[in-house]
This record gives sequence, structure tokens and C-alpha cells, in this order.
Amino acid sequence: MEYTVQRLASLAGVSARTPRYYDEIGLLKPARVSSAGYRIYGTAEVDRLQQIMFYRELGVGLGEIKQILESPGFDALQALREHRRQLLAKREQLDQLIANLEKTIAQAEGGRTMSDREKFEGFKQKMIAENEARYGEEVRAKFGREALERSNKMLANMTEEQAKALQELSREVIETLKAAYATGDPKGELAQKAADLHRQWLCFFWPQYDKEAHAGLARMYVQDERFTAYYDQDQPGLAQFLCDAILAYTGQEN
Amino acid sequence: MEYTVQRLASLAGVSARTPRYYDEIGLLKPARVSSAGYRIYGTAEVDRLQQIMFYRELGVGLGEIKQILESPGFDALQALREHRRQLLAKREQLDQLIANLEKTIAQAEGGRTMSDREKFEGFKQKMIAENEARYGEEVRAKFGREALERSNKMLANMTEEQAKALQELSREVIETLKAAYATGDPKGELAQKAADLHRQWLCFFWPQYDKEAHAGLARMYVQDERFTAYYDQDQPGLAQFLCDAILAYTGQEN
DNA sequence: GCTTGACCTTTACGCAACGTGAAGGTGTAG
DNA sequence: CTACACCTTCACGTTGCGTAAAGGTCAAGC
Repeated sequence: MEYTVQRLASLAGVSARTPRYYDEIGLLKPARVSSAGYRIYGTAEVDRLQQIMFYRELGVGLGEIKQILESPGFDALQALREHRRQLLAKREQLDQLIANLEKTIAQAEGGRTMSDREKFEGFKQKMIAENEARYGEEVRAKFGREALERSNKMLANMTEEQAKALQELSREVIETLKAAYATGDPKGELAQKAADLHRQWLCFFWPQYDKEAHAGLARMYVQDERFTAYYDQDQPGLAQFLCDAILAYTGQEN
Repeated sequence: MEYTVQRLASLAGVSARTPRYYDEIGLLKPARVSSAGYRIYGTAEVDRLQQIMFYRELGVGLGEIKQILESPGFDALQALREHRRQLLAKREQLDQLIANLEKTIAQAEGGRTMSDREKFEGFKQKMIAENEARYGEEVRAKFGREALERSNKMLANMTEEQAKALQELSREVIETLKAAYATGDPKGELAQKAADLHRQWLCFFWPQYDKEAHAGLARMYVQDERFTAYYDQDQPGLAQFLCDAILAYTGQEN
């Protein structure tokens, strides 16, 4: 029952490179080496390769497999749990991806003025992605994931007019904010109008408005580089100003 | 509205390496290069980067993104459909993986004699994986996926004794087959006994026995390298002999 | 004007798990 | 004896950047 690389490989359904690579990284050494330098594997190596294949099938990295197989005291169970966590996260991400993709395809199939529509779609998808990336963690923690999913779903199912309204609203927020910034007073009329527009904008995403959450978001804004980079690109300090205005608007300025 | 790499990068929420890399592969060139060699990006480049991020978010490779963005006649819709197909396959694979992993974890949590039990689990999982890999496509096509899933579920839920019985049966098949092979007659008594044992073995996996399916499987055997490699490892021609015996057994030898 | 520190540049190795030649030795069947 | 199939060891290619290393540039403060 001795095997060369090729025989071992075809037995396991992998390429001959695989046992050689495993030898190279010290994961699976041949039982012995023939006088001509051929790798010779025995039944013990077949067993070990099967073990390796098993863990590999579970998506465990070769380094980790080495740990598992080599140290008998290694907490394989804990490793598997951690691995499961990673896989679940990966699947969730994949699901999100597929959902986005399907929406995109559906929309693209519907319309014939592709170029314009595609740009539009791009915008919506980007919004979803950014919304998820920016608020994902925090909103999830605060309201649970359902709210966020509803938010994304709403965004995806928006009509073109709604999306345009959102875009327009977004523009209005910035415009008003800039005008308010010129006054320098975050509690002034213009600033409060900007904060209110921002609330309206927010209501596109959140199922129900919540003052505390709005204020919390405002505080988050000034700490999030992505946000400050976006708002400060024209006028530095604009993000901080918006934050102050919102805190005043929600009455949480302490 | 001009940006250096860092500014552009933080605007998009990526690292500064990313725009440089995109420049390197010709995916996103800066609008111009300053006298000092700095990359300077304008709003057009920001837009393009957003497009790139959009497709990247969908998991499309950078090369493909380049195709999409550069050729106006490129069938983006078709590309997206193909991409969806790949993602769905990937998710199915991931689901299978997670299911296996969870079974393994559950079993490991239950028992305390880990080392033995783990090896046993490894065996079972391997059987599932092999069963899936070997018969997956064909069985799925013939009986629908439900049967296969039931088969896998059965295998996973087998008691240790059942699994040992299966192992023993598997050994018996090979032993009888070898003895029959010595007689040279695939229609002889021993060969028919081997075929019957093989039927019993098969009944561990298939919810109901079907002569036609058994014969079909036999024909498949000699075409499948993984199978022939397994059976021919001791005696070349054994796989073909088993096939002949089964065809005779099922009366489908035409 | 000079230093400091935060930017920028190119070059190039590293990652995971092999795929894929290239160049050459070995084993066996006809 | 000669194919021909198998084996060996380099060693570079893949993806999408991360991460130094070694050095130039820019705005600010002294």
C-alpha cells in the first residue's frame, strides 16, 4: 500500500501539486523518500491527508489545520466555533451582495434607457452600501438589524421620483447648511432649518424618527472621518456645525 | 476640487494604496500629475472611483470592472447575470460548509471522548463530502435534490453502530468483489453476491432502491476517475468488473 | 532660513493555495 | 533500445492590495 504523489493525489481527488505543497509547508511529509528522490506515502499519510481534506472542506486554513493536527491539546472545538462565526458573517455579506445584484439586474432588465438608468442605479446602490457602511454597526446595535434591513429595502424599492426627491433633499440640506454656516450661529433660524431638513432626509432611511438617535448620529458624525471628509470638502468645520445645529434642534446640547 | 491620493482615498473610504494600485493597473488614472510627481484627481475621477466601488461592492473583479467601464458596448447586464450565477453557487457551497461545520460542532459539544469521536465524525463528514462529490450532480438530476439531502442527513444522523455497519459492509463488498474477480465471471455466484452487497450498501444512501438507477450508477463508475482510482488501487480492472456484475445483477447488461 | 512633521513618490516583497511551465532524471513496457 | 509516462526541483503567476524602505515635497512654526 505505497503511493507516489500522483496516486495519492488521484486517490484524494486533488492535483499532484497539492501533496508536494503540503510537504513543502510541512503539513504532510511522505513516509519515506525513495533512492531516486520519489516521495512515498503509506496508509498513515493517506489518513492524515483525509483529515486535512476534512478540515479544508470546512474552509479552515492550512496553517490552522497544522495546529489542529499537530498539537493534541489544541482546542479544535473553539477553533471551529470561531470559524463558524466567520463563515456566517461571510454568508451574510454574500446575501447582501446577491440581493443588491438582483435588484440591479431587475432594474436593468426593466428599462431600456440603460446608460441613464444605470448611473441612477449606481447611485442608489452606492447609497445602500454607504448607508450600511456608515451606520451599519451603530444602527444595528441601537435598533436591531431589522430596522436597517427595512431601511435598505426601502431605498432599493424607491421609485425614481422618490430617489430624485431624496437627492434634492440632500442638496437642500447642504445648501441650507452652508448658508447657516455663514451666519455662524448653530441655533439660528437657518441652522435649525438645516437640521430639520436633515431630519426629513433621515426619515427616508429610518422607519421612525427618534430625537435621541438623531442626536447620537450627529455626535457620531464628527468622529467619523468619512462623514467629515464628505461635508468638509467645501468648507472645513461644516460637519461640526451641522452637529451643533442638530444637537440644538433635538435639545440634547449638553 | 482637486484631491491627492490620500484625500481621494479617505473620501471613498479606502486606503491610499488603492488609488495608486488602480493607477498602476490602468483602472483609474489621475487627472494630471503635479510638477513634483503628485497624483492629482478631479471630480471626474471621483465619479469613476465611485463607479468602480459600486461594481467592486458587487464582487466584480477589477479586470472585469475595467472592461465594463471602458467598452461602451459591453453587455453589463449579461456580465451581472453571470456574476449572480457564480455568487449563488458560492453561497450554496458556503451553506453546505456551514451545515457540516455546525453538525461537527454539535457532535463535538455532546461527547467528551473527543479524539475518538472526532475521527469518527471526520469519517462521516468525509463520507458525506465524497457522496456529494461523487453522486451529487447525477443523483440530483435523477431524483431531485431532496433525495440527496435526505441521504446526507441520514448519514449525518447515523448512530455509531450504523456507521460501523456501513464500514463493515463496505469492506465486505470489496472482499467479495476481489474473490469474484479471481473467478473472472461477472455473472457468477460470487460476483452476484458482491453486487447484492453493493445494493445493500447503496440502500444506506438512497431512500428507495431502483434497479435502473443502480445500473446507471454502475455505468457511471467506470467513467469516474475518482471511483476507478479507489477500486483499482489493489487490482486494476476491479471497477469495470463490479460494473459488469451490477449490470448482470440488475438485468441491464445490454 | 531652517527644522519638523505630515504628506508624497517608486520599488518591491508578502499573503493563500496552489497552477503551470521548464529542465532534467527515473521506471517500465514493447 | 526507445518511447512514454511519471518523478524531481526551481521559480514565476495568480488577486487586491498591506506594508515597509528609501527618499523627495509642502506648509507651518521658530
